Amino acid sequence: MQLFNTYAGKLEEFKPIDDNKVKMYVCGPTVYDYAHLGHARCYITWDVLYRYLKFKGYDVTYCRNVTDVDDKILKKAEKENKTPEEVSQYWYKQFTNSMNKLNNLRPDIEPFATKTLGEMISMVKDLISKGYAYESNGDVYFRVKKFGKYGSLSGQPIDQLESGARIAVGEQKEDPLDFALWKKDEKFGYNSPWGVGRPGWHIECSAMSRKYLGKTIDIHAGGADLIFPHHENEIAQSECANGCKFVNYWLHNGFVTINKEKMSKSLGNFLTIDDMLKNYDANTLRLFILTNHYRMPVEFSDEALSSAQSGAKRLVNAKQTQINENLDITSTPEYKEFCEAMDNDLNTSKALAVLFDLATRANKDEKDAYTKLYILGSTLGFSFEKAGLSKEDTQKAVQAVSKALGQNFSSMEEILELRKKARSEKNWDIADKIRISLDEIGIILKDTPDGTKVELK
RNA sequence: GGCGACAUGGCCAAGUGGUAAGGCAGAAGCCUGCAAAGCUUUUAUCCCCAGUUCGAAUCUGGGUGUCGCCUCCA
Repeated sequence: MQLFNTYAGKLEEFKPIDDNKVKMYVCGPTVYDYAHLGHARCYITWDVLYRYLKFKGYDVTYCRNVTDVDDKILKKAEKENKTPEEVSQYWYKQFTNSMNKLNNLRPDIEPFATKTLGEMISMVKDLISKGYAYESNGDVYFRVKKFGKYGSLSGQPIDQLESGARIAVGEQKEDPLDFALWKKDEKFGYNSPWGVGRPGWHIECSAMSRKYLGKTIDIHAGGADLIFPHHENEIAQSECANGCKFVNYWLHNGFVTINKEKMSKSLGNFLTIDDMLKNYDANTLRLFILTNHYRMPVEFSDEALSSAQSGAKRLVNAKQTQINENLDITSTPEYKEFCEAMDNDLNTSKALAVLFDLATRANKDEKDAYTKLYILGSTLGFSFEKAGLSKEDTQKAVQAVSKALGQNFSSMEEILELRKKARSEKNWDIADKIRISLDEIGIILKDTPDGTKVELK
């Protein structure tokens, strides 16, 4: 499999360190607010990588951290008169809900920064003793110039960085490029050899990655905005502390844009995942994201989303047949085609073409087409579960029809029975009234050769 | 100023030297009491200019345009 390694700046053949084991780390969220469509894109992308690696038979350990100590969390806590723990716990829960709704698999490990403080402190101590870091009035900074490879990931010449760097007032750094490993914070801090304080953002990932996956890992992924400085700094810290290579493959996803501008919290132009899911389902969002290559920018628009919605329906509503448990997917031509696409730096767009073709063939009753679609589609994280009507929907539907026909029905079955009778007697008036009244409340009625079905629109 | 990415039909999008996947939308037909779904058919020469080549959307150079990173950010 070929993956685009940001560090090398080119496609490389993926080879795990250890046989068929893959250790992958994804930079997780800072939990203080709603996750937005940009986060959705990131975590869906890496969810697909995770699923695909497992599908190919790798034994994957997927670690995604939770940053629960951060300026923004503290600010929010102060503003809302809550403890930082309350804030981060609340938003972590929201985040998890959103991920579940998106049908993202849960990572194998989800470490919290505040639970990994010991590892961070020992790493910082280690960096100080090796001369890569220094304490300054309760803060600890990393000596960027001591790490010769600094700037290799982002391709930034170090002198250029310096000329662009800003020196904050009152900072106690030896060099403007140096970044914080530990920050003095007497109000919300934790005990450390340098007094009460809290960890810098970058050290969190270095420490968590090492604690849960080891000193050298296969894959480290995240949004492209993390390349500099976050990932650059992680490399500096980890390689100096561990004395060995940190990550073999650096993978980065592109942004979601809106009105041609990056969607982000600081610009305030974001749409939350939860809001999106009110109008579009998870399969739609996933298709929207996967039709684009993961490194390209994706422009959000309602037109694109509703186009994805039609497409998602086509995939997921393909004619269902019994899943053939005995089918060996790996020996099919579709598997080959699908993997060829995915092996080429996750060409999901091309992989989707295989799925659409299978959907058409399933609709034409081709043997095993649905089974193949189901297996390959699930590998991309699509859900083929038929939702069906909820209790409330059914109740609403029964009421609506009762009102329209002026008689009391007790169940949906009763209504469908009546309609069947009406149709057989060519009583189109009653048949149509039932469908129209359902249509008005967002329920669609389909007459198929196998009988009449009701679904949400 | 430094570093990088992108420009393909009405919209989205794949494509890494041999004569343009797929999705959506549109049109026509089939099916259908109507509807929905489904099935069939159908719509491009790839931002501009120059070059390399038997041959380029694909390589090189030069334009033009758009975006991102260089500060918290997926």
